[in-house]
Amino acid sequence: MSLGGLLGEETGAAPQQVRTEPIQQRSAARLSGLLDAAAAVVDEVGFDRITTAMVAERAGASIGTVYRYYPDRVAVLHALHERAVVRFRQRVVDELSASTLTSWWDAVDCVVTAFVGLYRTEPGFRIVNFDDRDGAPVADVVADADFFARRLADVLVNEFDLPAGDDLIFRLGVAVEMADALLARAFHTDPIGDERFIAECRLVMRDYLDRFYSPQALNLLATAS
Amino acid sequence: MSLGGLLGEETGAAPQQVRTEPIQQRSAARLSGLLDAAAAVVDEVGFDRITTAMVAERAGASIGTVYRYYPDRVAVLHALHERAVVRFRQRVVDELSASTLTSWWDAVDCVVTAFVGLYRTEPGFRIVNFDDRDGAPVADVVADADFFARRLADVLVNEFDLPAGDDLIFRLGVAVEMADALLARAFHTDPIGDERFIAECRLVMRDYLDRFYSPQALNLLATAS
DNA sequence: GGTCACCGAGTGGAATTCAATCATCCTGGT
DNA sequence: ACCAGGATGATTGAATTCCACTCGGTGACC
Repeated sequence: MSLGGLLGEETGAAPQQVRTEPIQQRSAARLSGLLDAAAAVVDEVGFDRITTAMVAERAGASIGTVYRYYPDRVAVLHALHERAVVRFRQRVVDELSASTLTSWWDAVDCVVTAFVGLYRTEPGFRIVNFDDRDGAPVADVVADADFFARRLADVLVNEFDLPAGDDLIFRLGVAVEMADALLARAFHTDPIGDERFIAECRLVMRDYLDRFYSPQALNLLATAS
Repeated sequence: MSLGGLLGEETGAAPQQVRTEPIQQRSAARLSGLLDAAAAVVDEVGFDRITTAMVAERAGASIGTVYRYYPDRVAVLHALHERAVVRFRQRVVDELSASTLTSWWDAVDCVVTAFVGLYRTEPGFRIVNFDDRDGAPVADVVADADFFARRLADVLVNEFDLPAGDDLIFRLGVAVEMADALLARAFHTDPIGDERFIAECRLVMRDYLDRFYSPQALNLLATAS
């Protein structure tokens, strides 16, 4: 869910994130200022205790300004989530290009590293755990996670010759779900992140995927076919 | 978090779940009636869309009655969560005694089976995923999960001779976190539960714990010491 | 002068309180 | 045994408070 959506472009029907596209430059600053304020508030009170008034005050704006840009309270959270996802994507790219990758494992490791890094440095990053259990488009979350799994699958297929297919996507989806849970646990209390859970997350990722995609497993697949 | 707390007695400082302990028998019925109503509403609108008025109306009571028993809205959710956990514990016990257990794996499997069964039959069981990101007692959730891991560890140590210790408890905590995430995913959309995720959950549990507690791994441990 | 931004009192709905009322239990007198 | 009637438990719903969200009015930019 939270790791879900990573690497993905907006899902086709971007649900009108902002009401008004900023025309003047000052409003662009307002917009990011609002998100910065929201991020700070998220760190202080958590994202379900957040109120529009808090965000406005923290941003040095008035309630009306918040509503000028966002249709409602959750839209702010969605936007913050979106920004966090974008920054995460960027971080993953940075991490990948800064590392020498010798196997798919290194790529997966980079993803974990990026996620952990942002948890530590990006204000309000816990927003990635925000899941709108709304009535309307529940499928969005699933589609989101699925989309990320697909993108990651593409990378692993193209760069490391993993066998493409629905199985790979499904397993990456499972891996995302598990990593998400373990890292959320690692940072649930500890703002630095409990190293034990982080390390165990890396280990689980590797073991789980190794079952199917270790060199040995791949050899077996190759000889069997 | 959600599987967390299973098998555990209430954490020492039970945070005043109900305002008034029921004295007369009719109020006991009221209390469970309120929870039944809350469970139904949870299934209909989800546990963040729930309103006290909905619960009251569904239970055939008035708003005031809800507040007689619960200090606020989230207290109702906490109570429902608590009841779900209790029923889960019972189900695990039933499941364990109804099965012939030949190894620790069977016990773990029973836990998964019990969880899945309740997801399918217990109204509002998704409340187990309710995690109050409140300011106050964040430690409760952690302590909760830890407590469950301890209890499960006790069972596995006593019944199947797994090596006791903090490592076992930690790993069970990790397993709980992962199972929780995968089963929540399985039931996120599908009310019957996506079998693929359920099966993968069982597989992951076994593989992960096998790494440390398979007969082979235990033999290595024994010979090494 | 005409948009673009912004403001903040006002509106409405949901959460929560509380004083009044009803139901049940208890006790002592017959 | 029975019952009156006070004490305490239980219920009610109108009133209050809090918060998301609207909108007509005021300046800022171009």
